[in-house]
Amino acid sequence: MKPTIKDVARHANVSIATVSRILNQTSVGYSKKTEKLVMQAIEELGYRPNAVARGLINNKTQTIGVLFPDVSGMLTSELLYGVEEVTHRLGHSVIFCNTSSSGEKTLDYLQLLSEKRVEGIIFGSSFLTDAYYEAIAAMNVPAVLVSTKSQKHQLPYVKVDDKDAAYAATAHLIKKGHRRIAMLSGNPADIVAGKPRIDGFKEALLDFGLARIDEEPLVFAGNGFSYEDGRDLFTRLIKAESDVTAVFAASDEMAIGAMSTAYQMNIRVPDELSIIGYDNLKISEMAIPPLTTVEQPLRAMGRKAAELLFEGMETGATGKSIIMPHRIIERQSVKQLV
Amino acid sequence: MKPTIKDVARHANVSIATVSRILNQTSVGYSKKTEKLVMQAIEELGYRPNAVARGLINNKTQTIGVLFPDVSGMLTSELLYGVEEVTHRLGHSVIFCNTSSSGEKTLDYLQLLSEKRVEGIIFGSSFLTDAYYEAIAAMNVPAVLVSTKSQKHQLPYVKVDDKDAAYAATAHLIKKGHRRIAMLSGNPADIVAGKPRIDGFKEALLDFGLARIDEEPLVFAGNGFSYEDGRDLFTRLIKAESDVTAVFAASDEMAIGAMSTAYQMNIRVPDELSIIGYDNLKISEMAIPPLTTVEQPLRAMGRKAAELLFEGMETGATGKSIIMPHRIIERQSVKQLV
DNA sequence: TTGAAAGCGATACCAT
DNA sequence: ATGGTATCGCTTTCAA
Repeated sequence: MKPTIKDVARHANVSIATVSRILNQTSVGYSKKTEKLVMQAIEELGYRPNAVARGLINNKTQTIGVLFPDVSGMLTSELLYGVEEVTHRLGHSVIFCNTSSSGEKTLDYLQLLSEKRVEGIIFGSSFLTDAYYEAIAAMNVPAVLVSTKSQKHQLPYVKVDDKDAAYAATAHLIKKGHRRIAMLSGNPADIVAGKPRIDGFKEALLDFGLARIDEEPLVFAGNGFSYEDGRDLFTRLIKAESDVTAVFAASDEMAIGAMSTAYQMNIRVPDELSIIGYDNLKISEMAIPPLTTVEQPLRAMGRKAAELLFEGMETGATGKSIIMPHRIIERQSVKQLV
Repeated sequence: MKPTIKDVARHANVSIATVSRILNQTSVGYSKKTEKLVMQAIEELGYRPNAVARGLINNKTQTIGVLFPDVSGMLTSELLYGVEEVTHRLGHSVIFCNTSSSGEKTLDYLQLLSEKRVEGIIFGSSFLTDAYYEAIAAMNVPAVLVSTKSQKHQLPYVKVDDKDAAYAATAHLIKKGHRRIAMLSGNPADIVAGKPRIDGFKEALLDFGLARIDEEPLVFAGNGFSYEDGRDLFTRLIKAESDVTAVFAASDEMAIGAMSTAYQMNIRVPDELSIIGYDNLKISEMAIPPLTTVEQPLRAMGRKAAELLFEGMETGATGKSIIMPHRIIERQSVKQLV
């Protein structure tokens, strides 16, 4: 078995109280001499304090729970990276929960995290259902949303303003001289990342006087934001419209899907068709041609979410939300029209 | 404060011992009637057992530690996905540790995991230094390596055979009619993923009678396996050799880097030059053209590693290692030469 | 079937 | 400066 504080005390001929004081660096309460003695005993025994026991008495586990729908997604993993960074810096650890977008698994995890007495929750990238919210609220620890938000439930979030970002992407296309622009979007029923981006797209068209009175804006909507969705939607777009000169894809993966399909159709990007993405994932710079896109500062968002959470853990107050800045990353998939 | 077992006991007019029995479903020791009573109290109070207290008395935390150098890497995140999958299925949780390839942070984490009394360790994708090994050994819990191995230290691992896989990739190129083949490799000093792949490449050349007596095989070695490395190495390759018809890149990212650079140099893939990658990351199917590559079953590897670990945690025996199968995924970046 | 009590490994208060 | 001890929330003998 692992040595306990008792073993150390015995070994150093002092009481466990003294060992504890030294362990916790409570400055006063022991002499330099006994300190050395105890440290030596610790060394010899290879003693490591038991965080579980500590957690019990202090009622603090120095652990937070982090839930994401899919780690293997490049967006999620960047967020996680940021979260872990500050969590570790602040001396806490993260229990990682991959929910696989399953309601059951999410609830299951929330329960688990409650029992493990995590001190905070970061919930990322998916819709916060009532059941999730109830479960989180019941835990009575701070929580923050990242890359998502909830209209209904009052939880602080950190994300980019999707509508603004989509507006910026569309405006970029317009400023480059494009007039006939289509959008490849996620699900319009998706209140978090679907509709707002569509709204931003439409609003830009309107503001720049590109919305025709006689027709709906060209948005091709799918269910998700995947590469496959991009392919499908792009195929539909090409079948339906022939005079489009630029497309705004609601995610980088969709944009890559569109580019891939365009390539197979012998449509040259950006010469014949311009494409702008959304996210600025690593793949966007790896694309051929490198993808112009609107950046979400994912790692920074992860970091900020963690910082917000720790703030809440200290003050007890439920913090404010944070809108992170988006930014157009100009690469080579958008052509300047004369 | 959260209700404790005491509160439940009081609320139900029974002893905490009885509550505990019911909580743990120790079948016998209580009547149907009191069970209902207790369950009702639990419900009313919203009681959740405290896993910390449980962990203390049972000396079991139901959590494992998982260390990876970089979650945001697509390879790592797939492994993590697999690990989490079975860990959760088996009722445990994972404390996720992103080491950022820093020795200090790794050691720091190992210490932390030791204090948090995790029941097992999964160490992924990086070189196991002596210091890491010592730290792990000192924890006295099972550990398994994934996507890496150690010659020096005796820890079970799960990975594909890099040499065999590299051999297969090279052989594929040869079977497609290529004779003049170059390799873009990682660091030859990297005993885990660098040298073995180079060896596999060379051996295939030899076996198929393609190694010229008067010259070294064409391997262009860098330091890592990144997109940038791929670009740099490919540039060097093109400057040095003009008659190569195919290249084997030691990672998909490198392959994409090479393809990107080739595109800019106006070298057409696969018409003028064939490229095969290694890993089968998601990006490989998104590439233009879709990348032929040798697959590592990453999620399955993650799963297997976790299974192995849990086996070790139950039996106490340090398990065997597992070589996972690799497989050529044929897509469109390799041309059949006549 | 049920309860009292010891103990898991720490912390912190109260004495000395 | 140091030690004794109650306590954290739970599990598990041992008695009743």
